[in-house]
Amino acid sequence: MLDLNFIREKPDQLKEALIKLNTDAPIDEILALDEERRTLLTEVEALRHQRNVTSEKIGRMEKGEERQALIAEMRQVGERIKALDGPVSDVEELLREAMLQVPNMPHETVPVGKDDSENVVVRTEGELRQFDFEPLPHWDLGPVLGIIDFERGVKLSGTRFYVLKGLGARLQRALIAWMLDLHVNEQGYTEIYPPFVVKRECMVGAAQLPKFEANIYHDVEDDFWFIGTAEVPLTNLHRDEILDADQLPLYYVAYSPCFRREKFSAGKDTRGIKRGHQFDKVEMYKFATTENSYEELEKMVDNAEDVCRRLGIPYRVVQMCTGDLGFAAAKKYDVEMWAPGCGEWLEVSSCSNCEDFQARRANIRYRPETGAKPEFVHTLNGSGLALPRTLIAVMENYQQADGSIVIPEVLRPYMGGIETIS
RNA sequence: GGAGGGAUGGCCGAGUGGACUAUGGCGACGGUCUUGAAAACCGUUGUGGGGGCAACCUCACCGGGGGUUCGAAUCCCUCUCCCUCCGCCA
Repeated sequence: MLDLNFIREKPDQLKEALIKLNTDAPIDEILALDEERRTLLTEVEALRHQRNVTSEKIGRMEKGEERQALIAEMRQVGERIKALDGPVSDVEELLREAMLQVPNMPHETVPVGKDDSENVVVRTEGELRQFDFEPLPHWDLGPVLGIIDFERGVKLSGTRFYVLKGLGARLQRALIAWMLDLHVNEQGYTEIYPPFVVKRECMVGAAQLPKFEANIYHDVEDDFWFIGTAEVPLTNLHRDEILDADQLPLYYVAYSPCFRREKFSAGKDTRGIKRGHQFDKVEMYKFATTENSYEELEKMVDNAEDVCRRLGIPYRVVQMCTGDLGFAAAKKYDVEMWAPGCGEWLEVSSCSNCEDFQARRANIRYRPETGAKPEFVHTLNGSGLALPRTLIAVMENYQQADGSIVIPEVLRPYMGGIETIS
């Protein structure tokens, strides 16, 4: 959510930004509702003041005609207040709904572009492996090795589900455990095990709702919302709190399964395990002060890159242009691993600085110093990393001519010393 | 799932229809005293909205929502969460 004062004072600046973002938002509606709200408030608050003052006087008066007259008068005032209360809450609700539709503003360093074709490759690291045979895609490698079972996944749950089996399941578990240990032991993150279903307000706080409702699984009976990323519970960990400045920055990391309906990518990436309705992810998250959140973003991207480097897999870092920024981010980098079998760069991480956009929605503040007024924190999120795609990259980069897969050095302690899958 | 008890400010805790700004204590911050500190004493201490150049004025908030009343932390309805006991259970 943006600051209403900002929208009120600089609507043209916001409209310019919306053009760069290649999107739209009900700015004029917000301005009109804000105007109406303030007019109504002035009126109803004056009436309340009158009632407060007079009621207090009534309390101190002797019983009698004069007192009865005032009571009758205040009954009238009360009815006028009641008549205004409805419109006030209607306008406030409409204003809130409209405010939730407005995307975040891009940071000044974000390149302008219309869509993902204008994203900028910032750097490419690691040597692409030269194969003396034709590298296979994971959807061929997996079934042959008996570590991915597509048919039975579909039998159980339908399209976009698969089963990992034997050393395939073990390899994913090893990746998760190793990544968590890396973030916790060497990068300073605190491990969190969060709920995987949350209340509606958490989804609003993390900016998943109301805009992306069609993409979220929802249990109607208990009103539980299935998280599409651990970013959701991590954002809400400090919802409605005022943090001390000396606590910041806070670093959290959480493993979670992620559930996505994928309504917006029907028919895309249907082959393999690249895009499923359920996948695992290790997520990094930071609560930072307004001063250093951009330094923290660069550090977070490096934390994600570190996972790639240690796995020995070539990757590149891509900066999103304005047209591909998404709803909540002010600045965003993707980290993409090279997958030689399917022949594409796979997005394994997405690192964003949301500035105070989520913090306003979730009401997360900090006090810069004792006695100072609370300010909204800056929130950052980044995958560290998404599992199925990392699994793809490991399988395809470490495949051998005989169809076996060598386990990367760093994972072997997590695989009980196993060196190859064959 | 059944029965009972609760939810008040950063924390503890009083408050069953009207008084000044919701007692009091703890904590925190400022001050006096002191070479310095502690103790003692004095003072300050929530969040959000509206108006105003400003000092300031004003509205709302006692778990959430609704109701009664001239007036609600207080009375009524409802929901959520927590605690105790019973039942069930990985």
